[in-house]
Order: sequence, then C-alpha cells, then structure tokens
Amino acid sequence: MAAASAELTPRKSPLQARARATKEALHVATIQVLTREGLIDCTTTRIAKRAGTSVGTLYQYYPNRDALLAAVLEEHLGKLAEAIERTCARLHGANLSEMATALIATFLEVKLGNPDASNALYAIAGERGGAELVLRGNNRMVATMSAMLATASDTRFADPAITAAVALSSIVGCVRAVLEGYAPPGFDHQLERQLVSLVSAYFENEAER
Amino acid sequence: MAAASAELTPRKSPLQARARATKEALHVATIQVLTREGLIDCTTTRIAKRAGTSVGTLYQYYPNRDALLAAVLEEHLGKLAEAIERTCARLHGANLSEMATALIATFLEVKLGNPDASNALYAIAGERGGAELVLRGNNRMVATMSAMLATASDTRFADPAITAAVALSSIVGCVRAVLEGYAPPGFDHQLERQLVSLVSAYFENEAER
Amino acid sequence: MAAASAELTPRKSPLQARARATKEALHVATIQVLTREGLIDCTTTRIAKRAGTSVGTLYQYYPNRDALLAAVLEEHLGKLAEAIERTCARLHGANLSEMATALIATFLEVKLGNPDASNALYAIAGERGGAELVLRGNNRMVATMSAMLATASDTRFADPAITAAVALSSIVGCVRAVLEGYAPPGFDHQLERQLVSLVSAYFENEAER
Amino acid sequence: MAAASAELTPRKSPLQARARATKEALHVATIQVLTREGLIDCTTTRIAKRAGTSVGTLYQYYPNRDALLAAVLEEHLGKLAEAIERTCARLHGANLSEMATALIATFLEVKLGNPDASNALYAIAGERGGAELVLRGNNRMVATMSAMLATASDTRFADPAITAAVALSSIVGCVRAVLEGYAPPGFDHQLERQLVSLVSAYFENEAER
DNA sequence: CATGAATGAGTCTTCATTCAT
DNA sequence: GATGAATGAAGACTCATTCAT
Repeated sequence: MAAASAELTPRKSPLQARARATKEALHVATIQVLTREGLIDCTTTRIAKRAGTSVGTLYQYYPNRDALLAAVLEEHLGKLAEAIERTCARLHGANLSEMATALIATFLEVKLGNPDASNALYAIAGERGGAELVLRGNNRMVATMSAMLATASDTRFADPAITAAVALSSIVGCVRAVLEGYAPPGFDHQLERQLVSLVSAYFENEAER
Repeated sequence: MAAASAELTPRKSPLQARARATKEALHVATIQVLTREGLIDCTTTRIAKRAGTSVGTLYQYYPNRDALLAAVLEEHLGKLAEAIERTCARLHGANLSEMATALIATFLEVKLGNPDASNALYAIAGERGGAELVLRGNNRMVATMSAMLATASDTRFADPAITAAVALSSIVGCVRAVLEGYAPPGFDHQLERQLVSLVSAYFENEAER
Repeated sequence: MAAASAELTPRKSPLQARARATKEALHVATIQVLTREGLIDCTTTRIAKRAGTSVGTLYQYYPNRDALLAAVLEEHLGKLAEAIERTCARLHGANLSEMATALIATFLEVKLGNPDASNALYAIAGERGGAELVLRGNNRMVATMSAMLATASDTRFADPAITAAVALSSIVGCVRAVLEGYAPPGFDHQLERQLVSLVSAYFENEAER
Repeated sequence: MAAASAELTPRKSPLQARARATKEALHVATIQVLTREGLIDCTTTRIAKRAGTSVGTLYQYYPNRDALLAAVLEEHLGKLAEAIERTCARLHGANLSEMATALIATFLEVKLGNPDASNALYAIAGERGGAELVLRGNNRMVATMSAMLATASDTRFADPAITAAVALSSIVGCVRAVLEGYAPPGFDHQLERQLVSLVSAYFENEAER
C-alpha cells in the first residue's frame, strides 16, 4: 500500500455499470474477509470468491493486492474526513461544548455505522504504506478541526492543531477499544457520553480567554 | 557425579540458563525483524538468523511462529501492566491530578522507552489471538486503575471502571498516533503535557464530590 | 441491390479486403511485440493492442496463439524460399562463383531487409511446431539450390543436396550470428564478402571436373 | 537470464556431497525438460519433479528460474570454450588443414557428445540475457581461434578475428541444422568431412602468403 | 462482426515446519 | 540438543481463451 505510487493506482475506471458493480463488490468483499479472517489470511483468492468473481477480474481492476487494500482504506478515510469537514463547517463560531458534541456524534456515526469496515481497516493501516494514507487522512481532519477551533466564540487556543490532534487521537483510541473488543462491559453504551465529557473538559482546559 | 557438592551445582542448570538466553535472543530478534521488515516479512528463518541460531532451534522453544509472536506480545504487555500496577499502588489516596500525572509518566516511560517494540507489537496485536492477549492486558490495567481511582481523596466516581477505560484508551490512542507517525509536527514534544491536561480535566469532570 | 453492375462490385468483397488488412496488421504487430518484448512476453492482448484491434478479433482469424505465430513464421519462410527460387532459376548454367555470389546477395537482401522479423522468428522456430515449418522451408531451399548446382557449367557434384545444405546452413549460421549480435565488431560490414569467399571456396573444393 | 546480475547468481555453493548431487540433478533435469517439452513448458515444477526434488529445493540453489537456465547454459558454453582452448593451444604453428580438422573434431565431439544439452540450450540462448552469455562464449572462442590462426605456419591473415568468427558461425550453423533436425538425410554422417572441406577451403582462400 | 470483461488453470516463488545428520 | 536442507502447500499474479453485449 505504498500510498500514491503508480503501482498502487487502480487499473481502470469502471466505465460500465457492470464494472462499477464488480469494483464495489470487491471493496465489500475485502472488508468482509479482512474482518472474518484477518490481514494475513485476506488473500486475493478469498476476496475474489467472496465477491463472486475470479482472481483474474480482481487483477483487471487493481494491479496488486496492496492496491486493493489501499483503495478500500482510502475510501473509508475519505468518507470519514468528509463527514468531519461537513460538521466542522456547520460549527464555525459555536462554543466548545457544541463543537465537542457534534464532532463526536459525527465521528461515531461514521465509525459505528459500519463497524466492520472501521475495524478491518485498522489491520491494513499498519502495513505497506497504509500509514501514509492514514497520515494524510489524519492531517486533513486535524486541519479541519483546528480551523474550527480557531473560530470558537469567546475563546483562543495557544496551539489549535495540537489540541485538535489530541482530541482526535483520544476519540480514535476509545472507539478502537470498543470496536476491537478491548473495552470493559458497559463501555460501548456510554461511549458517546464519555467522549463528550473527555473532549469538552479538555477543550475547556486548553482554552485561553 | 554423585559426589558433586551442592555448592558446585549452578543455581540454574546450564541448560536452563542457555535456554533462557536463547529465548531472550529470539524475543529481541523478533522485535527487530518486525520493526525493520514488517509483519509479513517477519519469517522464522529471518528471526532465527538475527538471533544467531537456526530455525530448528527456534522450534525447540516455540511450537510455531504464532506462539513466538504471542510470547513477545505477552511479555511486553506484562511489563506495561506491572509498571502501571506499581505506580497505582503508590498512588492510593492521592488526588486526581497526581494520579493522572504519575499514570501518564509511567505509561510513556514504558512505551517510549523502547518505541520499536511498542510499535512492532501493534502489528501482532491484530492477528492470531493477539486481540485476546491485548484484551487481558487491558482488563488488568483497567482494574488496577479503577481500584486506584476509588481511593482518590475527597472524591467518588460513579463508574470508576469506565472512567479508567476511557482514560487508558485515550492515552493509548495518542501514544499510538505518535509512535506510528500519524501525529502532526510538535505533537511528540508536547505529548506528556497534553495527556496530563486531557486526563486530569476528564477526571475532574467525572468526579463527584 | 440486384441491379449492382459488375463494375461497381469490388474485385474482393469489402469483408475480404478488411480481413486481409487485419491479418496483415496482426502479422506486423506480432513481429514488433516479439522483437520488443521477447517470446515469453508476446501475449495475444499485446499483439492485438499493437495491431489496433482486440483479442476477440484476433481469435476470429486464428484459432489460437500458436497458429498466429506459425502463420507469421510461415509467411517469412515462404518469402525467403521464393526469393531463393527466383534467383536459382536465373542462375541455371552459371558458374560456381556466380552462383555463390547471387545466392548470398539474395539471402542477405531478404534477411537483412527486415532484420527485426528475421530475428524475432528465431524465437518462434524453436517452439510448438516451428521446427516442422523450418524443416520444410529448408528442404525447399536445399532442393532448389541443389537443382541449380547440378546445372553448373563445366562441373559435377558428388552429392549436390549435401553441398547445398552445408552452404545454406553456413550462411544461416553467419547471418544469425550477426542478427543476434553474437558477431565480433566489423563482422557485419564484411559479411557479404566473407560469405562469398566461404561458399565459393567450398563449392570449388567440392566440385568434380 | 540477465547475464551476470546478482539476481542470476546461484544462491549457495554445494558444500556438501548431497547438495552437489542435487545441483547436478537439477542441471540434468533442466536439459531433459527443455529437450522434451520446450522452453515455454520448462517450468520449475517440472524441472524439480524430473530432478527428483521439490520446487523449494530448487529455489534453495537458484534465486529464480532464469538463474537456473543461465547456469546450465553457462556450464555448457564453458565446457565448449575450454575444449576449444585446449585444442587451439595444441595447434599453434600447425598448418591450416590441421587446424581446421582438429578444431572441427573438437567441436563435434563436445556438441554431438551430448546432443540433448546442445539442442536444449539453443532455446535458452534467445531469451532473457541468454544472448549475453552466448556472446561472451563466442568472443572467447573467436579470440582463441584467431590467436591460433595468427601462428599458422607460412601464412598470414588480414583479419584473423573475422576469419575465426566466420568459421565458427558456419560450423555452428551446420551443427545446429543437424541437431535440430533441419538437415537433409545423409547430412549427419558426412557432417565432419563436409565441415573440414568448408573450413579448410575458406582458410586457404583467406590466407595471404 | 468487433469488443473487452471475465475466467481460472497454471506460473513462479515463499516460508512454516520437519527430520536426518 | 543444534543445525539447515528439504518439503510442498499456498499465495500473488498472468494470460490464452470465451462469450455476452
């Protein structure tokens, strides 16, 4: 998954309806296999079979296995970043509590909306250039969030980028604990409330007036 | 032979001592290979060579590759949990700010002390029973932390286990962001200060007096 | 339609003309791909693309890949044999030196005229029935040449077929050395002169008077 | 077979007797498969099976299929060049007829001694760097031969290298015709006599006194 | 008829694991 | 016990061929 190198660029764009359906099926299948079997057992053959196609077809759309994984990861990160951007745009000028609440709601909506995908992608992120993509996604979200923080009514942050990054990483850490099942019983039901408490307390603590 | 005095008998038989050294070498080698080559290229042959032994020997100590990886992960998690336990024991009865500060210092000391190992193990955690081990480690730390929180002077928590879990997951999330390189520039230098701000603000917010 | 006069009907139906053009394009493309990529990378898709058509169309004209390769080889061998036949017919009754000179000139003209094709076809010759075709081409040329030798003025050969075969094989060996790049520097410029020397000396040596 | 690149260098030298036997078996098997099945069907699996080992073992000795093919080709070319060198050393100062006779005898002895190998290797020569190896072998033989020609008693050659190259290429052409079965009936029995006639006539023709 | 997406058998290659030395 | 050569199942990837559009 070496980021944007030519080697990892999809091979052809799905001009026809069938082709588009095939690509979509491959994405879905990849996430399913990743979830059920893990990264190491997520083989091209298994993905193709689950997608109802053949390996050959898979390779008509992606030059290699890593490119497919990267595409799936990128799609997911894109959706997440877009959702965050929409929310942040709406919150310019709001107060810190509103910001924390809305941000977390958005994040959880996307992440918990398709938990399989979210979960599966953690595995990809660590391998072969996945880090590069996650980095870009993170940077994009941090930039968006810190721009929003800078508009908070009646408040200033010494270093909005750092504050945004800490908030994002904390949220990610907690969501991941829930999704990967490391969380103690009851955690998931309280997740949203706890995150709001965590992040808004932190925002208040960091804010200069 | 029968005449060998007790004093001349090594405390640990030479065989056991050698075995311990070999296992240690294998652990170190595993982490090095994992770091330098990644999970997929972390082969038994490479590990054995880096450890200065042969594959055959590796299989004398571990029934298979996954067992070795699990052992390495378990050792690391054990060290972390022990360090947390020692710190928490020391903090019984302290105030929330002291708790947050000491906890984070301990965590960072272990994690950033050997960042390679920490980083490498994220890769293992997602595969082949790694989740199970992480879960156990987490539970152990959450239990320790929530026991400590329950002793905080002048304070009560509605659900100390949840509070501990949120704090731990947030810390993990931020540390991981730094270790895996997803953090924006400057994040790492401020990491400790930010975490203290994050966690103590959260503790205060959740505390009932 | 029934009224279409004979004059307006193309000599060859448009379908046939198009088919001929397509086949020709495929032949040319085959040689180009063979030259640029080598036998192993000479795939049907690549040939079709270079020819400006699709694989499907290729299979409309040839039942399989080997048939196409064989056709290309056969065409080339046919041209060579025809050129040799024309030359030999013209040389009936000439003397040995004239025969050697004209033969070699013809051979070189065809082979060096399109060195790519000549070169590319060596690769095919060794595989999948290519040997059979080369054998037939050789036999045809040997027969032609030995018939010519039998008419040489003032001379007789004990075994004209063998003499012709030796001459032909020697010429082929030298030309191939040049085309495949095994020849030492300067070889190619002297090729014609050297071959004439070689073959005419041999003819003289074998001739009985 | 890209010549001498690191990619094509054998992996380990046969220190032990068994290893040496395995490598030899692989060479023999390669030639057999090449002869019976052709270059395209000369797969690693087939070679290993014919050698009585497994693919894995093959790859313990050669980094890839081409490296094995190159090694086999190189071994053969080496044997041929050495034989030629020994003969040429013995012939310094001889006359042209003796040179031609001894050279051809040596060449045929090696080539017809193991016709399978000779034949098989033509196929390799055309692919993936095989040309490079053949070129080197050729150059070595041409150098040897032209040094010898320069010592011929009572004679001088204008360009001994070219003369040697032409002689060699002619011999190769004829031998190949016989080995690949393109020769007319009776050719093989007369091969040695014809070649002596061809080459000695040519040498005489080119010699200046 | 032309097209090119889909197929899947078959390549090369790797690597966890075994076992004779 | 230690070694490392041998094994072969399994993975990534290719490509001749087919067939629905």
